[in-house]
Amino acid sequence: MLDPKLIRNELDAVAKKLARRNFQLDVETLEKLENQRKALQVKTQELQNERNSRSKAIGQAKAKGEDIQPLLDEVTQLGESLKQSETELNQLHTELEAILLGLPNILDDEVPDGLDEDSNVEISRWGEPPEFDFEVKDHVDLGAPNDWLDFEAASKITGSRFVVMRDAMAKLHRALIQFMLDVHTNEHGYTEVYVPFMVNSDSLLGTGQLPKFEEDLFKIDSEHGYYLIPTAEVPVTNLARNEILSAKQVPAKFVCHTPCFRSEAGSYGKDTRGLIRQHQFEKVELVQMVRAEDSADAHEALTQHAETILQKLELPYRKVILCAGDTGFSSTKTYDLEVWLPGQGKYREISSCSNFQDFQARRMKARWRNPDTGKPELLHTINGSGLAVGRTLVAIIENYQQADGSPPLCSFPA
RNA sequence: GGAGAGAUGGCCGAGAGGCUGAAGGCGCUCCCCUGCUAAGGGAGUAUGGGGUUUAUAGCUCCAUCGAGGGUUCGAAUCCCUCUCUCUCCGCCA
Repeated sequence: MLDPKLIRNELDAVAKKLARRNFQLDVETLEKLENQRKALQVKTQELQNERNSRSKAIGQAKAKGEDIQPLLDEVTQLGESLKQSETELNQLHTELEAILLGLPNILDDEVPDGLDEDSNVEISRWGEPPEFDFEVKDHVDLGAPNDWLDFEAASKITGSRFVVMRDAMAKLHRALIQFMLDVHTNEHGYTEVYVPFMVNSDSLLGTGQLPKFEEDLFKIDSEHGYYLIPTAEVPVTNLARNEILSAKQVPAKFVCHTPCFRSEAGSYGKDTRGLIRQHQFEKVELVQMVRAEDSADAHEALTQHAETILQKLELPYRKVILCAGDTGFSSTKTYDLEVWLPGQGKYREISSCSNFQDFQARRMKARWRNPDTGKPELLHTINGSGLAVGRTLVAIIENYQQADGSPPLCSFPA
């Protein structure tokens, strides 16, 4: 959520910045509602003030044994107009809140212009795509022998966009998770957490998946109305929801392995083959909660931590900065790490590292207490995949494939 | 699944329609005293929002005692719904 004060005081500037995302802010409506809110809130609070002081007077008169009936008669009108005023104010607040929750974050100035991924800008490359002197296979073909990767079984059990892994493939998959967790906890100073894989709607509101992107989520059809998590970002970041962290708890750095569940609504026909786009996949997620002044550096560092995994696995990748149109709703600035996939002959996203600044923190009231002022301040949140495990698996078996068509399942140093 | 008990500030814990944003204690901060330490004395110590202000400070108002409704001139306190926690029984990994 954007700072309501910023919206009040610099509405046109905000509108101009949001326009970079191709988002059209309804300045007129917002201005009108805001003016109404202000007038109504002042009026309501005046009425509340009057009610409070009169009620107090009644209490004091009663305590002295005086006749309170005349005082009671005076306030009969008050209740009605106060109630009406409060109801109207509540409606206005709800309306304004709905608009505010639907506004995307303001982009960092460094984010390049552009409508879609074609305008993303490459920042760096690491490693060289391998040369093969035989015909390259993709991971689906490489995983077919011994039913290592069995998409048919999964579609029988559940449906499309699921997989069954067997034997060495399942082990390699598990080993990758372990490897990533170990690197981030041992070398990068993250604390491992284990969290629920289902969350309530407040949590999704906090990180920004709700209210706008409900169709991307799996909702559990039960009395609780829980959702399956689309990323560990949701439960982990929400650890700080409605909290005021002490100065020594900041920066908070968490690494968390979870399955992720995405409906992939709207991506029909996209990446239908293989592991690239599944309804269920494993991810090791990095989350940091830091002081405002530290978030830019922390974002760079976190991205580096994700890159370390690719480098240790010796997988060629490139780093891009997402353009305005491709940057996610809650993010001010996002780096994508794209790994080379020989099966596709191109770089594909394997990690997305974003700085949300105070956007999520404001939604979820995640704060820390600054000892210099003694006052709570909003945290800045940063997260990124470190890495998407399924896609890492794809990258390994494709980049390290052998001439005889076998994946390198025996050579991984797990 | 059945039966009970509970939810109050950083923590413990009073409060049972009015003078309670909330006693008391602990903790924490600052000051005083004591040559260190221990002990003692004093003051302060929730969060969010509005108005005023160029903005801060300040001043002032409003809201918040698990959440949401209701009763009342007035609700932490009474009523309803929900959530969560704990205890016992059953079941289960």
